[in-house]
Amino acid sequence: MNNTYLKIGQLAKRTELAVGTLRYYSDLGLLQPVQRGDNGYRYYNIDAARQVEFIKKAQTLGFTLEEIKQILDVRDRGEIPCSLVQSLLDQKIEQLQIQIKQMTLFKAELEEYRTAWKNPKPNPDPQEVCPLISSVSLNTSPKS
Amino acid sequence: MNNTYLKIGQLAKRTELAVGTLRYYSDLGLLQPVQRGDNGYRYYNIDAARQVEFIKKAQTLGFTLEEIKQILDVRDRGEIPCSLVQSLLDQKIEQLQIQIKQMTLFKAELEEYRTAWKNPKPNPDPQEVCPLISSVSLNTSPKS
DNA sequence: TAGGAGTCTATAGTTAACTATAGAGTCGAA
DNA sequence: TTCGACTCTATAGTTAACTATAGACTCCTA
Repeated sequence: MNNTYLKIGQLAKRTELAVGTLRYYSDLGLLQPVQRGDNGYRYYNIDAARQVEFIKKAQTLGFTLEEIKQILDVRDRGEIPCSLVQSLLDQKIEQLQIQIKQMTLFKAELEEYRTAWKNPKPNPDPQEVCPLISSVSLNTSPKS
Repeated sequence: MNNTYLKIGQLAKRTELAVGTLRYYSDLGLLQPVQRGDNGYRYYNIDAARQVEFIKKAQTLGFTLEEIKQILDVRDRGEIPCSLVQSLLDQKIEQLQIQIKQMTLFKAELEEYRTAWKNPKPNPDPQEVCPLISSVSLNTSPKS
């Protein structure tokens, strides 16, 4: 192959990603090699480095690889993905909003326990593993 | 076995956990069956239901199974685990604090992009996948 | 032409807390 | 005694985004 194409290791150096990561992206369809040589090698053109930067930036915005693939697929169908990107961004912001609220509530709850536990009550049942935890009521769920 | 012991299915009903989950906890050492019968069955005494409640409550507080095991191990060494629990709780609160702060910052950043993208600039390079994302600068990391 | 570096595929491991499955053995009541 | 329900172990699958490994092939330069 002539020097207008990059082998995966060269692309890795340019993009500062591991070779394995680039292969992974290629397998996911996020990054198509221009062609495979007779030896099976992936050859990328220089624009691939741009696309990798795009992927990195989208990750920076909190997009998953799955979402990035959606965006690229829209592009590959000849459409302009900006409005998709905007609506994904709106969703991200909303999700963050909700998560922040929940974490804040949960933190307040833990702080209540901490305060209550600062002045320990006489242990009502010495059989308990830890009377502090035993005093907790269920279903305040940190998982949500 | 006599009726003072619970088979795993009975314990599952009492605690409203799946049998598989109880087996999983037992394998992790969070929950020791009193004994194994000749048939290999796990037999638990009634206190096991209590211990399961303890595990649930600790999970409610955001403790991992690993941390819960620490607490139980301290207990099994004859120590009173309350101060361990308190320091773990302090750590949880601090972690939440940090996470909330980071998520808040990140959300603000996304909102800036949203605002900026409301008034799109003329596309400087029509080759771009999406000029919005291309305008993003790297290393603002949502992962941390 | 030898050998180190690069590349390939396919597979498994990482994290946490489970769930699901297969295949085998056991229990208990009618 | 039969048979449905229960239990056992061991293994794989779930999620996301990779990393690591083995074993084989290829490239390039001294």
